[in-house]
Amino acid sequence: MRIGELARRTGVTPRALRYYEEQGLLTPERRPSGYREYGDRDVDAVHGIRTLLAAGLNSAAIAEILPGLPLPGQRQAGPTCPELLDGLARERARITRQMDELAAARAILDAIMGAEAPSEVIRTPRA
Amino acid sequence: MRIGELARRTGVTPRALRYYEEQGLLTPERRPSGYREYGDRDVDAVHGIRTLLAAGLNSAAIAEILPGLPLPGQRQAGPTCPELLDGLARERARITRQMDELAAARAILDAIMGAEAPSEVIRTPRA
DNA sequence: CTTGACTCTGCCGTCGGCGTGAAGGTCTAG
DNA sequence: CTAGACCTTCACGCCGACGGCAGAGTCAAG
Repeated sequence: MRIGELARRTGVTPRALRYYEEQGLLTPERRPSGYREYGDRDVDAVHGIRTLLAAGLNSAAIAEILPGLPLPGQRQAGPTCPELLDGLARERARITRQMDELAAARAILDAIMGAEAPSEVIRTPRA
Repeated sequence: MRIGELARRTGVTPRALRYYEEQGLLTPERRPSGYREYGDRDVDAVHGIRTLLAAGLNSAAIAEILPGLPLPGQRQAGPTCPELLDGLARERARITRQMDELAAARAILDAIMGAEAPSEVIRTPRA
């Protein structure tokens, strides 16, 4: 498919898709005309990229770890890289820390809401 | 205390502290010389600000909700503002969503690590 | 008085993930 | 053939939370 369709199927703008390619996250084929040609697997890849970006990973980190993504079987040209595992572990730790920070921030908000709410039942009790 | 001491006691640079003031998050007194004079409560305030910033709230949002922070009693000049609760709820929802996204991203990393790790015991099992 | 540490107010720089044109090729329906 | 939708490559703009520097004032110690 071409970039427009991939954009529609992923909810990501063409500009962002070109940016991902520039960062080495996607490597679509090219038609003789120069048009990019994407495969169906790229839909999943883009979703993965978006999830990882939303988690605060930068494109360099994603580029490093994303080659292991497809996950159909474990048949991957990957050399089961040693330093790759390092990067994965680091990012995982970052995410866990970030979750803790979010929990702390939410606790602050809850404390304020609890003090601020006119002694009603607490809204959105726990989620 | 002056800005340098507050900086040391909070681990935040003087530049950042001035920025927080510029954004209305801190309102230190001024000596006749123009020097900022902070109170002990500002130490806690800065920690709160840092936590909220780390959770992705921008300074405008923090400025909106932070007046309810001190929490010594509930004696607060606050009018138990109605729209304040709205902002609080919105930010809380944002945080919860963000935690979900982080969990999803971590799951991706775990999947890759699980496939990539040479069938050893999984590192950092659950945290 | 002088030195050195500290502080003040500007104001420009940075970084990442794009948005937003501009200027020009491609492709397909009628 | 032509219009219109789609695509290409530059290349500048943006935003938020500061970093960093310049030029100048403040203040306690010796």
